[in-house]
Amino acid sequence: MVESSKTEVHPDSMSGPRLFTEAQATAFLGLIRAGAVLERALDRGLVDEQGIGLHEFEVLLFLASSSADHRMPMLELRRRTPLSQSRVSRVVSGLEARGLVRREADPSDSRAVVVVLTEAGVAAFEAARPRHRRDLEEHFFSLLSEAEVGALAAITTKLLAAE
Amino acid sequence: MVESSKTEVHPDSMSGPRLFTEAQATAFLGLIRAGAVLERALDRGLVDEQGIGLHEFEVLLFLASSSADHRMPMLELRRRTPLSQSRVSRVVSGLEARGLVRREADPSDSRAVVVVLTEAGVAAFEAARPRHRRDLEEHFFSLLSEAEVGALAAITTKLLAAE
DNA sequence: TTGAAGTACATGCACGAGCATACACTATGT
DNA sequence: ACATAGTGTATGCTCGTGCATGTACTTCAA
Repeated sequence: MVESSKTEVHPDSMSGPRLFTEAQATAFLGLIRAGAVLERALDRGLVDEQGIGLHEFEVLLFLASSSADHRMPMLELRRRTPLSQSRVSRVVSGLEARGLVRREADPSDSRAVVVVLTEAGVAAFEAARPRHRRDLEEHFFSLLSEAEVGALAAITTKLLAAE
Repeated sequence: MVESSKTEVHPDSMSGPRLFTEAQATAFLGLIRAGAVLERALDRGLVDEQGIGLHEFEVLLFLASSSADHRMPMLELRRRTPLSQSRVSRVVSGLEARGLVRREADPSDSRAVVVVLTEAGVAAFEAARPRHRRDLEEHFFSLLSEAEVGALAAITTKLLAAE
């Protein structure tokens, strides 16, 4: 979208009270679109570099960076991730099918599953990381000043805290 | 995500050069997640209020606000929207099936289609608009100051301009 | 102990979305 | 004029996702 009218959005259809200003519309539309564009760029980069999707990469990242033994309960993966329960389950299944991860039983609770990063998983993660970093730099950090990055962090934190 | 480590993200897995700072990670993760959360909130609101998805609503919005005769070529809908060509086609098909819109042939180019808002379409749009406005207020504008909205508009404009 | 409620995870189902393609038409070069 | 390339739309296919549900297990109350 990103309208180009003077001060108001879709002025022709105004029949009730004022709608949003152009800056307001640019802000919320921009948030949605810029987020989607960035996510897509990162995902595509990983997929055609390593055949690993962004969600899968994030799971590998959490496992690799959590504890020294590279393991984490499913439940915690779900909490630290924006993924739904069914999605975590399926992402883990996909990673497991490729041998990058394995499921283990939690001895203290037979319902729970802990996900463990395998050697191959570590390798895949390390192999994918430079590309992820590069894409992030290209599609995000190189486009913004430090102050802008800080402002964005503050703004999105506020928005997400309200959920 | 939104890590809670001191200054760096996933410090345990550091084997190469430094990764991003926490503020940096918060910014790009926040952008992706806040955008997705907002989009989802707006979509859900419209769906369970009027049975109209956000994409459909946006198409109605463009048609209602473009020209006085409430019509627009498909091609232009595609350009003004973040939707892919096939998605525009299918969204229009969906709206058409519900009588909110109809397709007309472009006399100057028989390949092209112009989409026209029907009476029912205007009504549906007007009926959905208050809810959209309310959700936007609740999930976005009420959470941010004017300065923040402006900053976000500037930042996302920069990011999207680079695509 | 036993039954009811709650929790962790997996999965069937339906749907939305992208990609590739098909089709119809238009523009262009010879 | 004709063949070739290009453009505007529609649609088949496949896949990712959410929702609802199923299953196994745990917790809690009586």
